[in-house]
Amino acid sequence: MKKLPFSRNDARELLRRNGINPTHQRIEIAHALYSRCEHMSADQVMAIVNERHPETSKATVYNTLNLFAEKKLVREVVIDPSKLFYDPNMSDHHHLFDVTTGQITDIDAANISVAGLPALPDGMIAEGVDIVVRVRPQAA
Amino acid sequence: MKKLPFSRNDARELLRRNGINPTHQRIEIAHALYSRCEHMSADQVMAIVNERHPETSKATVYNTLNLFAEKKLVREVVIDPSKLFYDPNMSDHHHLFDVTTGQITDIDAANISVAGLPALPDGMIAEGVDIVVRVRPQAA
DNA sequence: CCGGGGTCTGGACGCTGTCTAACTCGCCAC
DNA sequence: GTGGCGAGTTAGACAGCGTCCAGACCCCGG
Repeated sequence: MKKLPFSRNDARELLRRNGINPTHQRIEIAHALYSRCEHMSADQVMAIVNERHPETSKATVYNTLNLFAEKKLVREVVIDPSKLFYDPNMSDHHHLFDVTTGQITDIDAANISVAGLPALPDGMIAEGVDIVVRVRPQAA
Repeated sequence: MKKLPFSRNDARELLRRNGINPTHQRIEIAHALYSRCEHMSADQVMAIVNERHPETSKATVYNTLNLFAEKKLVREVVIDPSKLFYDPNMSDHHHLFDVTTGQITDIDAANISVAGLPALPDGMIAEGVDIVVRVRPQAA
Protein backbone atom coordinates (compact mmCIF):
# COMPACT_ATOMS: atom_id res chain seq x y z
CA MET A 1 0.00 0.00 0.00
CA LYS A 2 1.58 3.24 -1.04
CA LYS A 3 1.54 6.14 1.30
CA LEU A 4 -0.98 8.61 -0.06
CA PRO A 5 -0.15 12.29 -0.07
CA PHE A 6 -2.38 13.21 2.81
CA SER A 7 -1.04 15.98 4.97
CA ARG A 8 -2.00 17.00 8.45
CA ASN A 9 -3.64 20.03 6.94
CA ASP A 10 -5.76 17.77 4.78
CA ALA A 11 -6.72 15.97 7.97
CA ARG A 12 -7.63 19.23 9.67
CA GLU A 13 -9.84 20.20 6.76
CA LEU A 14 -11.47 16.80 6.64
CA LEU A 15 -12.37 17.01 10.31
CA ARG A 16 -13.71 20.54 10.03
CA ARG A 17 -15.80 19.62 7.02
CA ASN A 18 -17.40 16.88 9.10
CA GLY A 19 -18.12 19.04 12.08
CA ILE A 20 -15.35 17.61 14.25
CA ASN A 21 -13.23 19.87 16.39
CA PRO A 22 -9.74 19.30 14.99
CA THR A 23 -7.54 18.69 17.99
CA HIS A 24 -3.95 17.55 17.72
CA GLN A 25 -4.80 14.02 18.65
CA ARG A 26 -7.66 13.78 16.20
CA ILE A 27 -5.53 15.15 13.41
CA GLU A 28 -2.80 12.63 14.13
CA ILE A 29 -5.29 9.79 14.17
CA ALA A 30 -6.97 10.86 10.96
CA HIS A 31 -3.57 11.27 9.37
CA ALA A 32 -2.50 7.81 10.49
CA LEU A 33 -5.57 6.25 8.92
CA TYR A 34 -5.74 8.22 5.70
CA SER A 35 -2.08 8.44 4.78
CA ARG A 36 -1.75 4.68 4.86
CA CYS A 37 -5.00 3.49 3.35
CA GLU A 38 -5.27 0.27 5.32
CA HIS A 39 -7.46 -1.46 7.82
CA MET A 40 -6.05 -0.76 11.21
CA SER A 41 -6.78 -1.88 14.71
CA ALA A 42 -6.98 0.59 17.54
CA ASP A 43 -3.61 -0.35 18.91
CA GLN A 44 -1.94 -0.09 15.51
CA VAL A 45 -3.31 3.43 15.34
CA MET A 46 -2.07 4.10 18.82
CA ALA A 47 1.40 2.85 17.99
CA ILE A 48 1.65 5.16 15.01
CA VAL A 49 0.27 8.16 16.84
CA ASN A 50 2.65 7.59 19.72
CA GLU A 51 5.67 7.98 17.48
CA ARG A 52 4.92 11.68 17.29
CA HIS A 53 2.63 12.29 20.21
CA PRO A 54 3.94 9.90 22.83
CA GLU A 55 1.41 10.85 25.47
CA THR A 56 -1.75 9.94 23.64
CA SER A 57 -3.92 7.76 25.80
CA LYS A 58 -5.73 4.61 24.87
CA ALA A 59 -9.08 6.15 25.79
CA THR A 60 -8.57 9.02 23.37
CA VAL A 61 -7.71 6.69 20.53
CA TYR A 62 -10.80 4.59 21.15
CA ASN A 63 -13.04 7.61 21.59
CA THR A 64 -11.72 9.20 18.44
CA LEU A 65 -12.10 6.08 16.35
CA ASN A 66 -15.68 5.72 17.55
CA LEU A 67 -16.30 9.34 16.75
CA PHE A 68 -14.89 8.93 13.25
CA ALA A 69 -17.05 5.87 12.73
CA GLU A 70 -20.17 7.74 13.83
CA LYS A 71 -19.36 10.62 11.53
CA LYS A 72 -18.72 8.15 8.73
CA LEU A 73 -15.13 9.12 8.19
CA VAL A 74 -14.09 5.50 8.55
CA ARG A 75 -15.83 2.17 8.53
CA GLU A 76 -15.83 0.07 11.63
CA VAL A 77 -15.14 -3.52 10.67
CA VAL A 78 -16.46 -5.77 13.39
CA ILE A 79 -14.76 -9.14 13.48
CA ASP A 80 -16.24 -9.54 16.91
CA PRO A 81 -17.48 -6.85 19.28
CA SER A 82 -14.18 -7.22 21.06
CA LYS A 83 -12.14 -7.13 17.88
CA LEU A 84 -12.57 -4.08 15.71
CA PHE A 85 -10.77 -2.68 12.72
CA TYR A 86 -11.11 0.71 11.13
CA ASP A 87 -11.16 1.17 7.40
CA PRO A 88 -10.75 4.57 5.75
CA ASN A 89 -12.00 3.10 2.49
CA MET A 90 -15.70 3.95 2.40
CA SER A 91 -16.48 2.39 -0.98
CA ASP A 92 -18.95 -0.45 -1.24
CA HIS A 93 -17.03 -3.54 -0.28
CA HIS A 94 -16.94 -6.45 2.09
CA HIS A 95 -14.11 -8.08 3.97
CA LEU A 96 -12.28 -11.33 4.09
CA PHE A 97 -10.80 -12.13 7.46
CA ASP A 98 -8.15 -14.80 7.69
CA VAL A 99 -8.38 -16.20 11.18
CA THR A 100 -4.94 -17.70 11.27
CA THR A 101 -3.03 -14.61 10.20
CA GLY A 102 -5.47 -11.93 11.31
CA GLN A 103 -5.26 -10.32 7.89
CA ILE A 104 -8.16 -8.47 6.37
CA THR A 105 -8.60 -8.24 2.62
CA ASP A 106 -11.14 -6.18 0.75
CA ILE A 107 -13.69 -7.79 -1.50
CA ASP A 108 -15.37 -5.49 -3.97
CA ALA A 109 -19.11 -5.74 -3.45
CA ALA A 110 -19.58 -6.14 -7.18
CA ASN A 111 -17.33 -9.19 -7.27
CA ILE A 112 -18.89 -11.33 -4.63
CA SER A 113 -22.23 -12.97 -4.25
CA VAL A 114 -23.52 -15.12 -1.50
CA ALA A 115 -26.45 -17.38 -2.22
CA GLY A 116 -28.44 -19.20 0.39
CA LEU A 117 -28.09 -16.95 3.38
CA PRO A 118 -31.02 -17.48 5.68
CA ALA A 119 -32.98 -14.46 6.78
CA LEU A 120 -31.81 -13.24 10.11
CA PRO A 121 -34.03 -13.80 13.12
CA ASP A 122 -34.83 -10.15 13.63
CA GLY A 123 -33.80 -8.27 10.56
CA MET A 124 -32.96 -8.61 6.95
CA ILE A 125 -29.62 -8.54 5.32
CA ALA A 126 -30.24 -5.14 3.94
CA GLU A 127 -28.40 -3.07 1.46
CA GLY A 128 -25.28 -1.48 2.78
CA VAL A 129 -24.69 -4.20 5.29
CA ASP A 130 -21.17 -5.23 5.96
CA ILE A 131 -20.43 -8.88 5.41
CA VAL A 132 -17.22 -10.31 6.70
CA VAL A 133 -16.43 -13.71 5.34
CA ARG A 134 -14.16 -15.38 7.77
CA VAL A 135 -12.12 -18.22 6.44
CA ARG A 136 -9.66 -20.57 7.96
CA PRO A 137 -7.22 -21.91 5.40
CA GLN A 138 -6.72 -25.62 5.63
CA ALA A 139 -4.18 -26.58 8.25
CA ALA A 140 -1.13 -28.24 6.80
CA MET B 1 -33.58 -26.59 20.37
CA LYS B 2 -35.00 -29.60 22.09
CA LYS B 3 -33.04 -31.38 24.72
CA LEU B 4 -31.84 -34.60 23.15
CA PRO B 5 -32.00 -37.79 25.17
CA PHE B 6 -28.31 -37.98 25.87
CA SER B 7 -27.44 -39.44 29.23
CA ARG B 8 -24.24 -39.24 31.16
CA ASN B 9 -23.72 -42.89 30.34
CA ASP B 10 -23.94 -42.05 26.66
CA ALA B 11 -21.31 -39.42 27.29
CA ARG B 12 -19.07 -41.91 29.05
CA GLU B 13 -19.37 -44.31 26.15
CA LEU B 14 -18.70 -41.59 23.62
CA LEU B 15 -15.52 -40.60 25.40
CA ARG B 16 -14.29 -44.16 25.74
CA ARG B 17 -14.97 -44.86 22.08
CA ASN B 18 -12.77 -41.91 21.24
CA GLY B 19 -9.92 -42.89 23.47
CA ILE B 20 -10.60 -40.26 26.12
CA ASN B 21 -10.36 -41.08 29.77
CA PRO B 22 -13.91 -40.40 30.99
CA THR B 23 -13.52 -38.32 34.12
CA HIS B 24 -16.44 -36.73 35.90
CA GLN B 25 -15.62 -33.31 34.51
CA ARG B 26 -15.29 -34.54 30.96
CA ILE B 27 -18.55 -36.41 31.18
CA GLU B 28 -20.32 -33.33 32.45
CA ILE B 29 -18.88 -31.22 29.67
CA ALA B 30 -19.73 -33.72 26.97
CA HIS B 31 -23.21 -34.00 28.40
CA ALA B 32 -23.65 -30.24 28.43
CA LEU B 33 -22.72 -30.02 24.77
CA TYR B 34 -24.55 -33.03 23.43
CA SER B 35 -27.78 -32.87 25.39
CA ARG B 36 -28.43 -29.36 24.12
CA CYS B 37 -27.29 -29.50 20.56
CA GLU B 38 -26.14 -25.90 20.32
CA HIS B 39 -23.08 -23.82 19.72
CA MET B 40 -21.69 -22.91 23.08
CA SER B 41 -18.90 -20.72 24.32
CA ALA B 42 -16.50 -21.93 26.97
CA ASP B 43 -18.12 -19.90 29.70
CA GLN B 44 -21.60 -21.08 28.79
CA VAL B 45 -20.30 -24.61 29.18
CA MET B 46 -18.71 -23.68 32.46
CA ALA B 47 -21.94 -22.17 33.76
CA ILE B 48 -23.86 -25.35 32.96
CA VAL B 49 -21.26 -27.65 34.41
CA ASN B 50 -21.04 -25.60 37.57
CA GLU B 51 -24.70 -26.19 38.32
CA ARG B 52 -23.86 -29.78 39.19
CA HIS B 53 -20.12 -29.72 39.75
CA PRO B 54 -19.55 -26.30 41.31
CA GLU B 55 -15.82 -26.76 41.67
CA THR B 56 -14.92 -27.18 38.04
CA SER B 57 -12.16 -24.83 37.06
CA LYS B 58 -11.87 -22.67 34.02
CA ALA B 59 -8.66 -24.38 32.95
CA THR B 60 -10.33 -27.76 32.93
CA VAL B 61 -13.17 -26.52 30.79
CA TYR B 62 -10.78 -24.99 28.28
CA ASN B 63 -8.50 -28.02 28.28
CA THR B 64 -11.41 -30.36 27.80
CA LEU B 65 -12.96 -28.37 24.99
CA ASN B 66 -9.62 -28.29 23.20
CA LEU B 67 -9.25 -32.00 23.73
CA PHE B 68 -12.71 -32.66 22.31
CA ALA B 69 -11.90 -30.49 19.31
CA GLU B 70 -8.66 -32.38 18.67
CA LYS B 71 -10.46 -35.69 18.92
CA LYS B 72 -13.15 -34.37 16.61
CA LEU B 73 -15.97 -34.74 19.05
CA VAL B 74 -16.92 -31.13 18.53
CA ARG B 75 -16.11 -28.45 16.02
CA GLU B 76 -14.29 -25.38 17.12
CA VAL B 77 -15.91 -22.34 15.52
CA VAL B 78 -13.40 -19.53 15.45
CA ILE B 79 -15.05 -16.13 15.32
CA ASP B 80 -11.69 -14.75 16.27
CA PRO B 81 -8.79 -16.51 17.97
CA SER B 82 -9.96 -14.90 21.18
CA LYS B 83 -13.60 -15.81 20.63
CA LEU B 84 -14.37 -19.48 20.18
CA PHE B 85 -17.53 -21.51 20.08
CA TYR B 86 -17.93 -25.25 20.21
CA ASP B 87 -20.38 -27.06 18.02
CA PRO B 88 -21.36 -30.69 18.63
CA ASN B 89 -22.85 -30.84 15.14
CA MET B 90 -20.13 -32.33 12.96
CA SER B 91 -22.04 -32.33 9.70
CA ASP B 92 -20.84 -30.31 6.75
CA HIS B 93 -21.98 -26.80 7.40
CA HIS B 94 -20.87 -23.23 7.78
CA HIS B 95 -21.88 -20.55 10.22
CA LEU B 96 -23.61 -17.25 10.25
CA PHE B 97 -22.50 -14.99 13.06
CA ASP B 98 -24.69 -12.07 13.98
CA VAL B 99 -22.37 -9.48 15.42
CA THR B 100 -24.99 -7.51 17.25
CA THR B 101 -26.60 -10.38 19.10
CA GLY B 102 -23.66 -12.77 19.15
CA GLN B 103 -25.89 -15.52 17.80
CA ILE B 104 -24.56 -18.26 15.59
CA THR B 105 -26.76 -19.97 13.04
CA ASP B 106 -25.90 -22.98 10.96
CA ILE B 107 -25.86 -22.84 7.19
CA ASP B 108 -25.97 -26.15 5.44
CA ALA B 109 -22.97 -26.40 3.16
CA ALA B 110 -25.22 -27.56 0.35
CA ASN B 111 -27.36 -24.45 0.58
CA ILE B 112 -24.78 -21.74 0.33
CA SER B 113 -22.39 -20.70 -2.34
CA VAL B 114 -19.94 -17.88 -2.34
CA ALA B 115 -18.70 -16.59 -5.64
CA GLY B 116 -15.82 -14.20 -6.08
CA LEU B 117 -13.66 -15.00 -3.10
CA PRO B 118 -10.07 -14.10 -3.87
CA ALA B 119 -7.46 -16.75 -3.38
CA LEU B 120 -5.87 -16.44 -0.01
CA PRO B 121 -2.33 -15.17 0.18
CA ASP B 122 -0.85 -18.43 1.39
CA GLY B 123 -3.39 -21.12 0.87
CA MET B 124 -6.50 -22.00 -0.96
CA ILE B 125 -9.98 -22.16 0.35
CA ALA B 126 -9.93 -25.88 0.36
CA GLU B 127 -12.59 -28.42 0.88
CA GLY B 128 -13.62 -28.87 4.46
CA VAL B 129 -12.75 -25.34 5.40
CA ASP B 130 -15.00 -23.57 7.79
CA ILE B 131 -16.48 -20.35 6.52
CA VAL B 132 -18.15 -18.01 8.91
CA VAL B 133 -20.18 -15.32 7.27
CA ARG B 134 -20.42 -12.48 9.68
CA VAL B 135 -23.25 -10.09 9.14
CA ARG B 136 -24.39 -6.96 10.83
CA PRO B 137 -28.09 -6.42 10.33
CA GLN B 138 -28.92 -2.87 9.44
CA ALA B 139 -29.15 -0.64 12.45
CA ALA B 140 -32.62 0.80 12.99
C1' DC C 1 -8.95 37.35 34.79
C1' DC C 2 -12.52 33.91 35.49
C1' DG C 3 -15.77 30.33 34.46
C1' DG C 4 -17.28 26.47 31.88
C1' DG C 5 -17.65 23.00 28.38
C1' DG C 6 -15.41 20.05 25.59
C1' DT C 7 -11.24 17.10 25.52
C1' DC C 8 -7.73 14.24 27.25
C1' DT C 9 -5.48 11.19 30.63
C1' DG C 10 -4.42 7.25 33.57
C1' DG C 11 -6.11 3.66 35.72
C1' DA C 12 -9.59 0.33 37.10
C1' DC C 13 -12.49 -3.04 35.28
C1' DG C 14 -14.60 -7.02 32.52
C1' DC C 15 -14.26 -10.57 29.30
C1' DT C 16 -11.86 -14.37 26.94
C1' DG C 17 -8.25 -17.39 26.58
C1' DT C 18 -3.33 -19.19 28.04
C1' DC C 19 -0.03 -20.84 31.15
C1' DT C 20 2.15 -22.79 35.32
C1' DA C 21 2.98 -24.86 39.76
C1' DA C 22 1.04 -27.50 43.02
C1' DC C 23 -2.34 -30.67 44.52
C1' DT C 24 -5.44 -34.89 44.11
C1' DC C 25 -6.91 -39.03 42.66
C1' DG C 26 -7.01 -43.60 40.56
C1' DC C 27 -4.64 -47.42 39.46
C1' DC C 28 -1.05 -50.86 39.52
C1' DA C 29 2.75 -53.58 41.55
C1' DC C 30 4.07 -55.66 45.38
C1' DG D 1 -3.03 -52.81 52.46
C1' DT D 2 0.97 -49.78 51.13
C1' DG D 3 3.65 -47.06 48.20
C1' DG D 4 4.28 -44.51 44.23
C1' DC D 5 3.60 -42.81 39.55
C1' DG D 6 1.35 -40.13 36.24
C1' DA D 7 -2.81 -38.24 34.34
C1' DG D 8 -6.08 -34.94 35.56
C1' DT D 9 -7.53 -30.90 38.00
C1' DT D 10 -7.18 -26.54 40.40
C1' DA D 11 -6.40 -21.60 41.56
C1' DG D 12 -4.40 -17.87 40.24
C1' DA D 13 -1.31 -14.99 37.43
C1' DC D 14 -1.04 -13.15 33.02
C1' DA D 15 -1.99 -11.01 28.30
C1' DG D 16 -4.92 -8.71 24.69
C1' DC D 17 -8.79 -5.79 23.65
C1' DG D 18 -12.30 -2.79 24.69
C1' DT D 19 -15.19 0.20 28.18
C1' DC D 20 -15.84 3.32 31.82
C1' DC D 21 -14.91 6.93 35.12
C1' DA D 22 -12.94 10.74 37.88
C1' DG D 23 -10.14 14.21 37.55
C1' DA D 24 -7.00 17.33 35.07
C1' DC D 25 -6.46 20.24 31.24
C1' DC D 26 -7.12 23.63 27.60
C1' DC D 27 -9.20 27.16 25.19
C1' DC D 28 -12.86 30.32 24.37
C1' DG D 29 -16.27 33.87 25.64
C1' DG D 30 -17.46 37.22 28.80
